[in-house]
Amino acid sequence: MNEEKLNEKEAGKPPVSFIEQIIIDDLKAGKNNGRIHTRFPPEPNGYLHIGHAKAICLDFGMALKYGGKCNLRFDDTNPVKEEIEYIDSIKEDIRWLGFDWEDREYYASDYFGKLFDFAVDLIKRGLAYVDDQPAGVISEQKGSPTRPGIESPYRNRSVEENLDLFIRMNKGEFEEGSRVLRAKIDMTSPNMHMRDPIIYRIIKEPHHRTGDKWKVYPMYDFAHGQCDYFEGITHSLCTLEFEVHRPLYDWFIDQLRTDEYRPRQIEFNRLNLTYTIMSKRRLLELVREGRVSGWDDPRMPTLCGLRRRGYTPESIRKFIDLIGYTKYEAINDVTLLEHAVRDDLNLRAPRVFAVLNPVKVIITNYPESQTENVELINNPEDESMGSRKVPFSREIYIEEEDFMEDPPSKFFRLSPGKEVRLKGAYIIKCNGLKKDPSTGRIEEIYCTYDPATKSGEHQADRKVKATLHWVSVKEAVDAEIRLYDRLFNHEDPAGQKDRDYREFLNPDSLKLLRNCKVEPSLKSAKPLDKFQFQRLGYFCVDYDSTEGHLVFNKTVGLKDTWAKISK
RNA sequence: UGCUCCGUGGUGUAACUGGCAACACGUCUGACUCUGGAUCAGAAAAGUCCAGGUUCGAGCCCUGGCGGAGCAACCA
Repeated sequence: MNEEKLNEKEAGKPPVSFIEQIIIDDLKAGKNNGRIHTRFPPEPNGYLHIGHAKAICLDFGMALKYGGKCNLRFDDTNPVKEEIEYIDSIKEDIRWLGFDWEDREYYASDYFGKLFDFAVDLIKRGLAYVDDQPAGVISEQKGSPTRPGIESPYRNRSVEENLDLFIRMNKGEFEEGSRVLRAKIDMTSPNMHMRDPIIYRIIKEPHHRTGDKWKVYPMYDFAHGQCDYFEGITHSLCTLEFEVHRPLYDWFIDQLRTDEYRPRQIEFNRLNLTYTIMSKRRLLELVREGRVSGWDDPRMPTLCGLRRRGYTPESIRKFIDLIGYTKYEAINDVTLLEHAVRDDLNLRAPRVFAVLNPVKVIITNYPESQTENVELINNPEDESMGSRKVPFSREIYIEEEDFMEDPPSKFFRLSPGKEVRLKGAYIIKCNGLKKDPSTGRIEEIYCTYDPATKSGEHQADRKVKATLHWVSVKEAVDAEIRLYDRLFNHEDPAGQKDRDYREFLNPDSLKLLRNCKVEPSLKSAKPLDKFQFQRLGYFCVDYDSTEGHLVFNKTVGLKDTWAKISK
């Protein structure tokens, strides 16, 4: 072990991914004049999800860390699938995540002219031809992974004829699907993508940016690498499924480049999460079929959904940092994502009292008309967050779950004859209850309090087994609270043969609680404000919330040891 | 039955040009606690897909297997 390694270990330097290692090596070798330039290339046909966040963190993160730049480039080569409405949401989500492309907002459609010229150039060099065959025939001639393809009868047309045809394709003289432009490479290549790939097709639908200027549009493979080249991208990072496209990417770059510079495509593993689907197509189905309330439903793995759920950008970045970038197609445990939010919110979320399923407690020896304001620490993890006053009185709500008439031995909350501490207030003892005779449901719990045990005072340090949160009845504010659970009840809902992922939709993924009581300080809480409801979990104010009608979303529960014991 | 990529605790990652398999999450103890949270201390858990080979020494190099994924859209 050499000294450098020792030093690194002692400094606790986090390991770098194989991609970061390549960047470091390239920098060291002075490649591309020491430039680092990446790009994030979303297709504007859906909302960004946490899988995209993994790519964004890499693309922008590497540029940031190594003094480079990262472009935002919308991959808008297919006017029939793409819509302008997605562009704004994509930009908003990237900014929210904490990244900035400055003035470098580009569109593949910005390069349609250059791409067209390049196609013309390939035709002139005998490296591209117009094929008049229908899709089915072209596909048939392409062969299969185990069977080589055969050449198209149009493969050896003259340059003049190809040129004439291609230009007329773009003028709209031919029907969609009647002709395509193909690169002339190798129909017998073991790599399917090299078997004379289609590079231009006729589409007569207007494009959201270029209108009806073009009647032919480049395919992904003919646009992506060249756009990288035009923008001076050095490291073009994408997911593993593009691995087999790389020879084609390089082939086009070889036809295009004029000096040493060339962008390099590197592939990494995409993000898979347990109990989650990540395909844009399926997420769109959930939205269209009304199985969720929209792209930003808090159960969705979209960035806007996670945001509404109460996730912070920091927690998402932390999570992505944790899972790393490799070439192994991994399935990440959602609990790691949940851990990342808890970890982040623990430090920043103010603690408050909220009772989800209220049951009334009457403190029989507490003066009827009295209310006192007890002081509570806002966040034990961060003294600078200060404290607040919360009203306490004779009648309070506690959590239904915090009382058991017949408790097992491990249960140390309130039960007849037992004492608990009301956090920030007094120790109380239960000595009676009232039940609804017809349902058996507990309506009221009667307790006495010990005035000498007020928090912070001399004799207050008597030990009791449990501390409960509570809300004073008189001052309680009503709230609606939406409890979320995973959207699917199968670890891999999309990966089951012969089973549709919708079969695994969790019927209990949303539970609405309309009779919740929260402390009065929450009255003016604004959408996206985050709190820890003491002993329950982290909650975030929903967009639907108003001052007269508070609505909270459960982000994630606290670790719950009792839940394990009671199983 | 072609090409490409990948196989390290339960999960995700680490181990520089071979040198005591490490970290995080999770799990289990215990301490502390006015959150059954947080924190702290500790434990269990892989011998690196298999079989050979090279080597003083292999997760890493070589050979051969096995297993998984991707690739046959006028999608990206």
